[in-house]
Amino acid sequence: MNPLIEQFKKYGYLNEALEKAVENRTRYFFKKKGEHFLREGQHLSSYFVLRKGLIRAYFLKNGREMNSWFGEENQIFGSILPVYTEKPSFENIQFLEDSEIYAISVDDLNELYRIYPELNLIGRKIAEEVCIILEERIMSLHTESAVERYQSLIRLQPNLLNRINLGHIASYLGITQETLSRIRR
Amino acid sequence: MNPLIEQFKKYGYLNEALEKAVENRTRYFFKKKGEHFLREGQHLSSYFVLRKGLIRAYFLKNGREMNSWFGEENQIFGSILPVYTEKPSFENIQFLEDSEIYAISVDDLNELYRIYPELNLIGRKIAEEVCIILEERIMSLHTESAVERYQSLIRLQPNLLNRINLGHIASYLGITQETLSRIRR
DNA sequence: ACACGATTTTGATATAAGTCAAAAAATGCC
DNA sequence: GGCATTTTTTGACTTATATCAAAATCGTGT
Repeated sequence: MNPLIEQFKKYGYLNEALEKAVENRTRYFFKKKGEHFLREGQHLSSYFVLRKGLIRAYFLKNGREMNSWFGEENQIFGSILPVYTEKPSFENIQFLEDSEIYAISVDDLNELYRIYPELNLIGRKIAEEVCIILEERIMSLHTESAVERYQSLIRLQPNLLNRINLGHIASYLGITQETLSRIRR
Repeated sequence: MNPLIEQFKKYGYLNEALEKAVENRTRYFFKKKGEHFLREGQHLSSYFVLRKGLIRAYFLKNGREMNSWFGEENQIFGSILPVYTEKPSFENIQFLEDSEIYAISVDDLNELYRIYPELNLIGRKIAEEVCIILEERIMSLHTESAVERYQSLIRLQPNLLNRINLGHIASYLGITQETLSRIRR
């Protein structure tokens, strides 16, 4: 079954017509490790679900990559900036493993919101949930030391540590790889 | 005119019945400098607009107050956690000047979403806009040094600097007051 | 099992920011 | 206008993290 619809159903009811409409606009991609899904400046997709694989989002700061988040299977993701502002994303999204992904484009999503206003309930709840996740991240960056942020990560996404190399995790935590290596010891 | 309705109208259309319903559920408060609007553990209000005055949101970390944001006139605010999860907020909201505020409670808002589903369009857009603001804050905390964060603040909310003391701003930036004082020089 | 490249760790040193204490300046109040 | 309180600045020292360089370890393909 279409995993995007599955995710939507967690937030509210979809009638048959709406379900069909989402189905018709969903695109499936298979991507190899290292490939990009979204590059800075594009605004390809808005909501997507990873069926299999692992992704990271990063942006460039002084020519250096900084990871902003990691995504695992069956989470719903959005490139929020494109969804709302129609501006291109400043984020890049790259696959860290061979991945399967189901996505709906900004334009299609906006069309669905227009034709099926009841989808706004689901959209609202998703956006609110994203807010909470973002707030927690802000709290973490605002108040925690590098050591504490590492401990939070272990607590919240323990399996990431086995799938992602230290450099990526350090950049997510906002510290250098050397410092992270020392923290672990 | 009710400033909450004014704000809502920036995001979408409200028919007469809905407008009246919002009107009936809006509460007006006048609060003196130093008073609290929301204390950790409560979940009083969800959306509110400051008609006049200045507020700060803060939380406690190891017994120390950390400011998470400041709010000025005619911005719309939400205590997101209560809105979505019905869990109490971990934030405290305090007035830094004598203030006038218009608010709608979590329960009333949820009722409105149920009775007037078209309000979900507005709620979605507000939540999405909040997401963008939060993402920018994350970027700032993640990638910028104390000096850069201070410069960003000057650029984005220059008038705050005249209304709020250094200690509060330092805590917002995630640095000590002494460091901020040295940066300014 | 070996060799190659990628990843992680270690070491020495530099820099940014924190801490604590006190002085200086600004603000409010009678 | 002068006193008390709050806010801001300064100084000396400490701690956390960054930087650069090199060594050690791991993983994969042959």
